[in-house]
Parts: sequence; C-alpha cells; structure tokens
Amino acid sequence: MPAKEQDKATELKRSLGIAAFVGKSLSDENRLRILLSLCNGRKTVSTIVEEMNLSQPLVSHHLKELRRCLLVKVERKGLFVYYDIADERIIDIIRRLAHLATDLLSQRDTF
Amino acid sequence: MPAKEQDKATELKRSLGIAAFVGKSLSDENRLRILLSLCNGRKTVSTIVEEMNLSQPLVSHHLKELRRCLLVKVERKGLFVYYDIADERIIDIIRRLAHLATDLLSQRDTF
DNA sequence: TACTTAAATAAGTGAATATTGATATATTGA
DNA sequence: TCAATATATCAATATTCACTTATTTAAGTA
Repeated sequence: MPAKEQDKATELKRSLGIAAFVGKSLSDENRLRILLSLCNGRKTVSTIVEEMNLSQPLVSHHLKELRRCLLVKVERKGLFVYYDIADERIIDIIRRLAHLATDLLSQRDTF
Repeated sequence: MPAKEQDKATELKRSLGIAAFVGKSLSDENRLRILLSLCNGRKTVSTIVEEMNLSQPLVSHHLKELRRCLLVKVERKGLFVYYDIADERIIDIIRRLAHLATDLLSQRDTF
C-alpha cells in the first residue's frame, strides 16, 4: 500500500472510537426521525414533540443525546428552544444507511 | 414539495426502523474495526481475533451481531469459517461517519 | 408577586448489550 | 476412534439505554 493510502487508513482507524460514539445516535429510530425532521430547518422542542408523537421528556432525552455527539445545535429564543442540524452530512449518511438497509433486507426476503 | 420528492421522503421515513437496526452495528468500535478489517477481503475468525486483539468469544459475538443485520456473509471451508463484507457500501458509510465525527469533534475543540 | 407555558432534569424500571471464562460443537487427520 | 484445532454457545455479570412519571427550572406575562 502506498504511503498516502496507509496514512489515510491509520487515520481512519484512529477515528473509529469517535465514529462509534456518533454512530450510537444512528442506532435509534426516534433519533433518526428527529434528525430527519430537522433537515428542513430548525424547530422548537414542542414542535418536535408534536411531530414525533413522543412524550416531551423522551424527546428531550434524545435531543440531549444528539447534543452530546454534536449532531445538533441549540438556541434559546425566549420561552422556546430551537434545535437544528449541526452538519448536513449526517442526513446524507442516514439516507445511505436507510437505502443500504432496505436493500439488504429485500435481498434476504427474496429467498 | 413535488409528488416524487414526497414519495421519496415517505419511503425514507418508512425505512428508518430497519436503518436504525443496521445502525446499531455502527455504534460499537469493535464492530467498526471488524468491518473495516474485512474490506480487504474475507478473513477467518481466528485471523480477526488476532488482528483485533479481542477474545474469541467476543469476536464471535460481534460477528453474530453483524450477521443479524446482514452486513457480513459467512462461508465455511473445512475447519475455518470465513467472514466477508456483504455490501461494500457499508465501508463508504463508515468512512463518511468517521470523517464527520472527527470534524465535529475538532470544531468543538477549537474553542 | 403569582400564573402560565416550555423545556430540562430526577428517579426508577426493564430490556438490551458488551464482556469474560468455561464448555460444547464441528471438522480434520492420525 | 482419538486428538487437535476452529468456532460457537452458555452462564454470569456489569453496564448502558429507552422509556415513564413526577418534579424542577427558565422565561414571559398579568
């Protein structure tokens, strides 16, 4: 393997710890739904609660988790707290993951 | 939103359950390491055990998990059991996740 | 001040999961 | 059939995590 590729590979390996940390957020359907619902612009917690049809503390819990791994930004405006996607790339990753997952599943169901 | 985009959006939403199921595999560093180590071709369990520096039952457990969400293929050849990536797209997803994760972290550490 | 609404936190529960050490199963060759 | 090697599974533990109900904090308003 050329030196540059080698470097990239080691760099990738080194980042797997933090990748798994962020990846944890992708392991829960409710969090995926929340992230996806934010991709059209920031929303207040209560809006998310309504849209998701989840209890307010549960949404708050998941938002905290998403904050922990830096996937969302927060901004308070008076009574309301607005959440927003911190980096749009996570949406692309979720799309790819969903696509792959359905493909894998359909392949299995084909026989 | 145009009808086609709308369709895509609903299709995406529908797949979030299975996406989260597969996403669970991306939430553990050891599984990410195993997947990445398989991207250069299939390997036996004992090879993986050596490379990962993990106990054999633990590797077996994670491989079972990866099998459960169809991310790896298995083939027995005599004494040895070979594991291989089922769909290369998972490697790309891991790369993107790792890249995003390091970026998010470095942005935070910048202040 | 008291009242209202929004959001976060506390505390508790049950289920899932990562890990370990011991054991079982499978395959091959002597 | 026995021994050796490879892999899977079992049992036990510890931890994490999603979720609930109740409570608290924060901010705005009358």
